[in-house]
Amino acid sequence: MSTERRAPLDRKRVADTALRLLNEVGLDGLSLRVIAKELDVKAPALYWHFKDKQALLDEMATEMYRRMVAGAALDPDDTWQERMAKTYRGLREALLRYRDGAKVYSGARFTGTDHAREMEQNLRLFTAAGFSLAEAVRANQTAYAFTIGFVTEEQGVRPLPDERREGYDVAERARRLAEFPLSAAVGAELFADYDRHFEEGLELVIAGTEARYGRT
Amino acid sequence: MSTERRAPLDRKRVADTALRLLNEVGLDGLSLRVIAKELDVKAPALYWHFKDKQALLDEMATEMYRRMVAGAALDPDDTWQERMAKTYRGLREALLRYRDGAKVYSGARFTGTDHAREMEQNLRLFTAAGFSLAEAVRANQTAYAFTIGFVTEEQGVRPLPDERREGYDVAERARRLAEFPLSAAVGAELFADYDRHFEEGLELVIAGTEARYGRT
DNA sequence: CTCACTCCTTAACGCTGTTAAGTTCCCCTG
DNA sequence: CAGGGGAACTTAACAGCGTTAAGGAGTGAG
Repeated sequence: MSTERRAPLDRKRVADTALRLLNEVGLDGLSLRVIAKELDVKAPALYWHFKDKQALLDEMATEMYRRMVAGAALDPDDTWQERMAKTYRGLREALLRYRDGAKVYSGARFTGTDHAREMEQNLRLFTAAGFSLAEAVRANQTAYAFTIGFVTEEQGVRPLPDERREGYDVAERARRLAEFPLSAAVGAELFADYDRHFEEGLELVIAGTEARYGRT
Repeated sequence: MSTERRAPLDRKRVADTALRLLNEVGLDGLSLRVIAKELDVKAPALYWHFKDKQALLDEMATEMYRRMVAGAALDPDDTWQERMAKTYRGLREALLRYRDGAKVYSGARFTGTDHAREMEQNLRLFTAAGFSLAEAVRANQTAYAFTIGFVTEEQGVRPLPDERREGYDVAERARRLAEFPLSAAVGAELFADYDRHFEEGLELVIAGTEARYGRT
């Protein structure tokens, strides 16, 4: 009989453990009981630290964000194009680190205001480059929505970078769409090489921002 | 005692009813028992028509798509820019018709191949305008991801066009972010006037497509 | 010594998607 | 006209879910 008493939990440890489990069991499998068991605790104990499950998911999303910014310091000499590419490339990578990362992230709200630090620096860089505040927001909101939408789709097909969900056989798809030759032909273009396709989409947004707002 | 026998269900009637209920109870509230009750049937009866709940959600998404294309006939004389704007504007409107529409739609796969008809026509228009097939896919995939991401965010704040979820008070947000003046100032720009902001984002994507792929 | 507070457990509630087994009704065949 | 058979459902049940209420153990302060 061990008399060791487990150190009390805190929000961070719960969120860390939940994020680790997320990759094993996915969002559907991530129940409070599973998380609690991993923490050697019963499920209702989590309610001491979070008012409900969504609050825990919010903390998980916030932690994802923290890890994202910790992994990539901002270069103040970036052009706005470089900054934009790095920001949303980094966001995609952050989301891809976790199974159902995009769903968790996009369904959550940040706890605290830490995230505003990065936002502030980005807005400063954009306004310094000649953008109005509204333009800066518009361009970034567009790139953000693109990224979230892209990774949501991507993780629907490929839950983790080295896995692939069944039911997306390109050859079988082409057979089903035989009467629509162009649609059949684009299967490979739609369901493979996500890295390159994300980059190209992001370039479209950046190029559009240059074109519409006339900043180079 | 009425001897009237209810006409047997079919997939379409179930999906129609489920879509109607979706607006009342939201995705979280949309249980098989609620749907079954509305159809004057017990929950397990639905398993005669769908192998599981996801199959029903797939049918709902497919029906959303059918209603979208039924509501807007394609003009073969569209420029590619017009077609793109109409397509994704229409997609957004289709998603906004249902509470959690973006979540339902983006989490589902179409049943059947009807959707390929529209895709085929779009690809034809784009290739006729000088795009390679890969370019056409890239531009549309980008606009699609943007739309899905945008509406997902939008419906997080505004479940239906005439409602607004609590916790998004712009003034209170500005107070919390007082130490980040630019971030505080963009609240209105982020959480209001979604129609205009969507249009501007879509324009960025279209302008980017023009710029990168050199088709006007 | 005791009160108060933190942190957790035990027990339970109503709900969920889903399965298995049984029932009712209608149509087709002999 | 009997009866087989399948279509379309019901009833009952199961394991699991998020969540709440009540209570108990441990710790530090007065």
